Amino acid sequence: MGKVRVRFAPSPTGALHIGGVRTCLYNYLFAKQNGGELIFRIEDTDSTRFVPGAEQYIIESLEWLGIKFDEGVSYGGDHGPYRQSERRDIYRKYVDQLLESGHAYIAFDTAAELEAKRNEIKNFQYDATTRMQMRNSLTMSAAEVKNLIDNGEKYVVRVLIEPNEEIIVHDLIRGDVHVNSSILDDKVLYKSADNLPTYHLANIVDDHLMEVTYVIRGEEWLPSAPLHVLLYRYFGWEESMPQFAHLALLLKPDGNGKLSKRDGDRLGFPVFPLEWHDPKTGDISSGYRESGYLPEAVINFLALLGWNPGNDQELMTMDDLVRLFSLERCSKAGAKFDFEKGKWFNKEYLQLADNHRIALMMMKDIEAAGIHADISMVEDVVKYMKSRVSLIKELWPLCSFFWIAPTGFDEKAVAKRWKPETHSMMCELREKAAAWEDYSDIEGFESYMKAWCEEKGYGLGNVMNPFRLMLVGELKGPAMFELTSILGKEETLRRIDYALSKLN
RNA sequence: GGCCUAUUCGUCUAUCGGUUAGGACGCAAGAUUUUCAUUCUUGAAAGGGCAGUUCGAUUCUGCCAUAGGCUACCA
Repeated sequence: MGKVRVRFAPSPTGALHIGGVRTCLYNYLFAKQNGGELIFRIEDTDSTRFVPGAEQYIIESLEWLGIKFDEGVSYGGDHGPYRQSERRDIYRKYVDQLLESGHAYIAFDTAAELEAKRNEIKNFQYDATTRMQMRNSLTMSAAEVKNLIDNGEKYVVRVLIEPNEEIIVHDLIRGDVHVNSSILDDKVLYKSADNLPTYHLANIVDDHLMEVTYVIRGEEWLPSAPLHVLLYRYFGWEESMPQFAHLALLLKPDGNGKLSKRDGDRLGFPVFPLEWHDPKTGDISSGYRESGYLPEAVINFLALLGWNPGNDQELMTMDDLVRLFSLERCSKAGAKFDFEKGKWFNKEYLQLADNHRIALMMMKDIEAAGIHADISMVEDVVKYMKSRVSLIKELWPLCSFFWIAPTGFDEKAVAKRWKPETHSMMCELREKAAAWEDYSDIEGFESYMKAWCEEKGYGLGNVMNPFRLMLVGELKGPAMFELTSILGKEETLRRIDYALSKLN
């Protein structure tokens, strides 16, 4: 057995769906684990569905997530070109091979004629039972066919499925799937209208030419896998046919059906890795990156949606996943997309992440609010506040008070914590605070203040809560002296003075 | 309608014939805490239904139900 070669082959019809990301991830993990290669191929044989920017979007998304290709579009390699629209000449040759060997034929039926047939015969299928009633090279003379083609008549090439053959698809996840060829139809392999093959033909030819050894793709392809097996057979490539693995689909969190772009908008979570601006509709769909997710969290979360290492381990790096992944442990049933769990993963990774990195990301939100912040201070804020959030974008609304001094005070908190004797206590506290120099000494300042409370017989709750209220405006924020260490002496005293002038 | 695939707590899942059916998310309660969060403890929560194989089925087989996919000159 040669080198393991797998491929991820999306169509550039829009943003890369999170389910597609997972398929790509599994391909990547499988390739890396086996010292193999991952190919990036663009399947753009349907020119009518092409969306500009989609290809670049897919590349950028996967780069953000840390999935690297060994060859393909924008990566290069010896098996190119990797865009199917650039492989026209290659396919034509194989279409002719099938035509010559009698495994395919030319059909002239128009869309209208086909439609009429479908109305006429219930469950009409273009196959052994019907093809002799149609306008094709099986029912017409060679001269007639040639004449039609010469006159520029549009035609398609259909595969000629031999009925009553037992086809077995060996699936690495599901075991053997048996299908009788009679239920298959004579699929269109090639259309003269644009001189392009359809998915089925292009897929088989490319996988063969690119020496793909494993096809790991979504379950939606399982029904056409028998056709693909047949095509390998008709081409005489059965010996080198890749092994198949069909992944269970990602389902909607609620209700029925597979996860779609709409669900994200409807339920309020991203289904795309990056924010996507649809060039046709102008719609903007949110992305994981812009929503404040860490790529490693998305990867970990996605990896576990339909696969598990066989034990209770849940937090895994890409390296762990490469080591642990196995197709045999992929689940056969579709997984509902659990957004809450995704958030939990992100929270976990946020705690593990380098504070400087998070600070850099948070800085964007701070600047968007028109604040000029010092990165080292942002880093400190992140250090003390990140345990309270799941998403990076939640940080700024929670922490804005570090940069924006309170101008009002939460009424409920005041009612509860600001008692008649509080004002004089806080005046005393102000003096103590003014007398202390090193605000960066968190423990020192804290024990100094606690000693004062004890000496005076003041309850900690009666001092700390009003203190916090003066500095923050409400009862939130990090530990009291972490807060003062970030604010610094000058700002702390300034806020106290302002509060004392407003509250009494 | 036809074909294919699947079916364990609300969700993601473990179990490869014998377990008090385990873990995680979420939820609830409690402890800790100067706020919030963290952390810790505890709790509620599952084998779709009916047959069969077997000493014994969540696990194997069949049927039914349900769910998902496919059924295009889309991928």
